Amino acid sequence: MRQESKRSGKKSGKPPALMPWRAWRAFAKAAVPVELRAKEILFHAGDEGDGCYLIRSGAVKASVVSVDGQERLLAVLGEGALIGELALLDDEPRSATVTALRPCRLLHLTKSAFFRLADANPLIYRLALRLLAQRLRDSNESVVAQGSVTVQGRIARSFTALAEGLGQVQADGRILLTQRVTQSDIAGMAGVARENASRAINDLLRGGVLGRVKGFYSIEKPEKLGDLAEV
Amino acid sequence: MRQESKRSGKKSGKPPALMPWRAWRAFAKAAVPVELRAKEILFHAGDEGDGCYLIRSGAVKASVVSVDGQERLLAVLGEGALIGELALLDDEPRSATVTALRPCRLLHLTKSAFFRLADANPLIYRLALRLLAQRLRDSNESVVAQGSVTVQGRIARSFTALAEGLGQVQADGRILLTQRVTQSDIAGMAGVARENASRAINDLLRGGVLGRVKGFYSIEKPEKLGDLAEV
DNA sequence: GGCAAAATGTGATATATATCACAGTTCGAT
DNA sequence: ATCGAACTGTGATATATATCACATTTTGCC
Repeated sequence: MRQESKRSGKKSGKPPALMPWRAWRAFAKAAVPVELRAKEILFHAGDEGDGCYLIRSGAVKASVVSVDGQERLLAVLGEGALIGELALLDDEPRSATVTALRPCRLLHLTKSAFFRLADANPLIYRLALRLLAQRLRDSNESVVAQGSVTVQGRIARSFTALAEGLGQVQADGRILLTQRVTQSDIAGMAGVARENASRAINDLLRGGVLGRVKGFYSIEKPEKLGDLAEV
Repeated sequence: MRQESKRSGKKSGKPPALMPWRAWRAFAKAAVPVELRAKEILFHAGDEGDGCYLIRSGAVKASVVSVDGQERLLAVLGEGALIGELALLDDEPRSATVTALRPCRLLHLTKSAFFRLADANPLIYRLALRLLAQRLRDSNESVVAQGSVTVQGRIARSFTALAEGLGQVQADGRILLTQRVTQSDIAGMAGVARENASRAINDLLRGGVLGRVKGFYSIEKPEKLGDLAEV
């Protein structure tokens, strides 16, 4: 339940990054459209789930709540992202709750449809393996970051994750987040108290690393942000 | 670079859990044996890597060091575990350093051998996807745990991870770790200071959740330990 | 356009954990 | 079997972050 590719950013076309055109066409054909209103829940953690979803438009968040009631955001995902793909591959229940942040159009691919597709075209297996491998790498890095990086760094890391899910690269190289995100969301991603997220974000704004345009965050200095997030 | 299956524990046979006999035989045939002396390094993080390794005997640790020089242990793995499988699937460099904790016998499967195998028998693809999916679930859980659980809980979680890599279930239900592990290692897994790991471990020993036999840790109350590690 | 509800900023504490400083213990190599 | 090195236990402090308690601003909605 994470970003679907490093350094994507482009938001226009139909096929998600990493997916070649032919595979995409097969996918689109086998999948069925689903619509979501803002704040609607696609599925809950613990539900049994069949298949995965591809976001055609809109944005969602994936979250879990811990025993003490804290909401922890795993990711915020936009167009082109794939969600719920773990349930494709094993029979465990959904590991996170997915909620629409604004109206969404999705494509739903059932498990059986996926395997029909993949068996017919083993390239699909390779793509899927690659995708999972990438996510696993990101996830491992997150684990390390979590333990060895300060609040400021974890906030920075959250912004880079947001950028991968929602970012739109501007002509001048800045990255604009195409969805409103609250401090609580960011705090939930970084695993810090909302108040401290507020302080850290303001430091970044003051330092010119982040900016705001019309209530949306923008990343003014992506490399600087990356350095801060470095493990 | 993590445990290869929930609730395994059995250590005798040859095929790693989840891998059916036929697949295993093909694997063994295509792979080449490698030996490692204690403390020898199999590969470093950042190396370019070809293929994966299966542990036939011995134990290894997978670790990364963060920018500030802290060593972070991702896992300690024993017989039957698969390591380095991420490099099978993409062309990124090794994400962790793997070091032998004692003399090891491994099997090495190159990338090309893997794909030859898998293309001939798509079942292998499904197995690999399942394995990765499981690791991704574990990893996601780790991320959440890291942020929302106290030192004691993270230590407990480290012991359950150790048990999956090294545990041997006794007749009476206790789990014995088949490898000496230092407090520094455990602290490195939990991402806490060694001194505090010491205190937490002693609390667990005093509480009877853990025990020691001849310098090896044993898990006396696996369910209790699980509760403490719960997110 | 106005108003309740949500989100934000910021100081003053409280607390968990890291860090420092050692002394005691165990281990492994000669 | 001995001795040095690595590992361990435990207090005393330092520090980062959470928590509490608000005033202030923004947002979304009837």
